[in-house]
Amino acid sequence: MGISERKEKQKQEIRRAILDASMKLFMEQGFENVSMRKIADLIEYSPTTVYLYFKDKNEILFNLHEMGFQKMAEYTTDLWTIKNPLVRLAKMGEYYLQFGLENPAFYELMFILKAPMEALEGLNEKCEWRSGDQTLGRLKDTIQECMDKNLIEKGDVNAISLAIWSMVHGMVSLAIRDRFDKLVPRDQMVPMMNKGLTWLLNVLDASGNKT
Amino acid sequence: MGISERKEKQKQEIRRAILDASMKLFMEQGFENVSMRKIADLIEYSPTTVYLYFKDKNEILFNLHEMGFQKMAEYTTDLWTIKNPLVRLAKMGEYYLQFGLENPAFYELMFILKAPMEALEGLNEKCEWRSGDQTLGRLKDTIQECMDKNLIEKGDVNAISLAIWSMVHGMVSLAIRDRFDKLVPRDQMVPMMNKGLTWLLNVLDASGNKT
DNA sequence: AAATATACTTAACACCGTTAAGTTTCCAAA
DNA sequence: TTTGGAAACTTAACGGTGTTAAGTATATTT
Repeated sequence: MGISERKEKQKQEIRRAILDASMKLFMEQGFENVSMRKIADLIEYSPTTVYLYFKDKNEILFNLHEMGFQKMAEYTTDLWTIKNPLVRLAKMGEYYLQFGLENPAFYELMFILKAPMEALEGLNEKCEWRSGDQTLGRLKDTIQECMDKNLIEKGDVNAISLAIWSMVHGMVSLAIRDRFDKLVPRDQMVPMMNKGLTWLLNVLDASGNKT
Repeated sequence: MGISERKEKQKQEIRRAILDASMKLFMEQGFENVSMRKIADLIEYSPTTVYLYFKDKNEILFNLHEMGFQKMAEYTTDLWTIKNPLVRLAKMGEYYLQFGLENPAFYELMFILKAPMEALEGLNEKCEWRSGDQTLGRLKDTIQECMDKNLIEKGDVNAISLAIWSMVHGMVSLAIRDRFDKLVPRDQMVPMMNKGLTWLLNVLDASGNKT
């Protein structure tokens, strides 16, 4: 069955080409610039051909969204070398902010746009959001570790993780959706966000050595 | 000059009619359903007529966004009868979450969509976001009052306000953009958000009577 | 060689925001 | 009262969007 194997491989190649083209358009001018017709133009097929490889545009955006998580992982590789979970927690927040502000287009796909989540509905039967689950999981684990080592006060790990994630997400999303522009001077924005983050970690710190 | 006065009045009436129609479409199926053509259909004018009363669609969305802030104000009228600023702060958060979850379409206009902010660029020369400024201002004042009365630890009011706002905004926006659906059981979502909020206020509380 | 399955395209549907040019309506001055 | 011009409004179009039904080649199997 070498022939059907080769065919399968070719199919995957075109899938790849579609995603590459989408990514190129996406990186150049953000996701608003990703249209089925432009993708088709770039790979030199007709627009309808794209639909033979992907159900709809949402499915393509979902794949880009996944690549966003890969890119985020690049930011956090050295995180697991940090032994002190409270220090790690601080670094996690810092990296999250950094990734979001440096890759606003990816960030929107991952945490703001509805489209990728809509693709999820039809994609997996189980309908689980693996990327999100993993990311939140790592935060939970770190917070749990902080509690186990009495570095922060004990409490509902799920609720606290959600709250902390919400805070950094809130900062990034308000920033990239232009809600801070008119309220905070441009050059003070990032420092102020970091200040807010360290403030939270400070009130959290149960060790007593607050600065 | 009674005649030109009447003309001006009529002009305002059509402006009003356009906004009413937009609002109707918006309330029925969210902002995705608000299109220049549908607005025109509803007021029984041609699509281009709308452009004689509003520069573009962003300007209409900006006006709806302002109405959103009015609606939010309805949620918070009894806030200023609360004397204890820490209690008021808690209620503020609670109301914010409630408003956001009960009026997702408005919330998106106010704090997520870029369009209204783009209208702002061309609208005011000073380019200030009054609604946002006021809202954040009230939060700042309450936090300042908490600090003045030694209810919470002193710190940078601006950074702390931004952080707290970011947290509740993060919660609402993650929720209405379907990022919690796959991570938290639907019926536990709101309780968990409130739990996160009270947790924050608890670690903040400097009075020692933590529950 | 004929039938069938695969890959791909053409043409269209139903939308969208926006603009240029043309038409009608109305008011004021001659 | 007629006429000129401004104001109000419309038609038609441009260039885009996601998506689907139907048609055409190409390649594979019978």
